[in-house]
Amino acid sequence: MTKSYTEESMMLESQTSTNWTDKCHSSSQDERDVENTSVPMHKDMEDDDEVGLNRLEDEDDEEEEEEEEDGDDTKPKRRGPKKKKMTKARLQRFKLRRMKANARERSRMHGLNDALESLRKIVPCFSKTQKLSKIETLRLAKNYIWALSEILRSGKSPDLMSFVQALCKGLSQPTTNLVAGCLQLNPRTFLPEQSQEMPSHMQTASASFSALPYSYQTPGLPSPPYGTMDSSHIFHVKPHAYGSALEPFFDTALTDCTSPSFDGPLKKTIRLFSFTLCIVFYSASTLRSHTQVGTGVTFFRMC
DNA sequence: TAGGCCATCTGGTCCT
DNA sequence: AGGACCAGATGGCCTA
Repeated sequence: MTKSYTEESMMLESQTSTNWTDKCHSSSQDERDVENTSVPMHKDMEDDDEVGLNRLEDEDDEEEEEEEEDGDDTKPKRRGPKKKKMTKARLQRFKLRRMKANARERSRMHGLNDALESLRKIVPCFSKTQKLSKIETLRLAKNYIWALSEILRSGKSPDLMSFVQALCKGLSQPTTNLVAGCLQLNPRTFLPEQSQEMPSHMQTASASFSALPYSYQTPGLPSPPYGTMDSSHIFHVKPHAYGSALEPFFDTALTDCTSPSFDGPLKKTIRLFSFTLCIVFYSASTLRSHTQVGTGVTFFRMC
């Protein structure tokens, strides 16, 4: 059970005059954190309303077990380990621990974002001006991997239109427009839901992709229609299709990626990044080496 | 102005 | 014990 910021800040603000939200969102870096005296209520403190920061200021640094001296018979005696008073020294240690944890978390998230940025550069439709959101980047990457895998599996070069259709499955309208823009296409010409009068030649061309098991569910997600896609098919590619050099890699990687945890929404995404980058790079280079992929190569050059 | 996206802080859990 | 990872909460920024 976690305490919300609001709860904590309210508790704190009743004890101190500092504003917790200021500290929280003042692009707080470590130096500033050191100076700031406002910290959220720690577990050790949260139940003892009478132990406020003001009171703590007056305590010495000596650590001592809290005595159950309140003499309030109405309160049941607390079980478990005795709480320790939040002495100045303990408060300092707690602050330091939190600061270090925050710094690590920031660093971790920056690493995650760096990896995401790398992915943005690899997937089709890289734009410095209009950055894909995280979720759209992952979706596009997933579609991209699937499309490339399908090319490798079938050995045929797909029509550019159907390739882009595959790329844009489940993406939001703005992202679809972006992809279309990157390819200098009109999104109306390839969006399935908008192409009911699709010319027959396009229907034929897209058959190689659209006939594949590419199922969607839309479990009550808000608009834009973020459909979830069964990711398992992406990795149901036999390792030998990629050459023997990568077999050991795929033996493990594919197994991992088809595990249930991989189907989680955005959880554990960082663990997928290295694999995602690897397979995209490899698929792209393999396609280039096959040379006869027609519009596919054109597509890569454009991107 | 509402909604989407994001960065950050936080406490819990698991692992080494 | 400390670090990594995770998910919830929060507020800022931006855009339609």
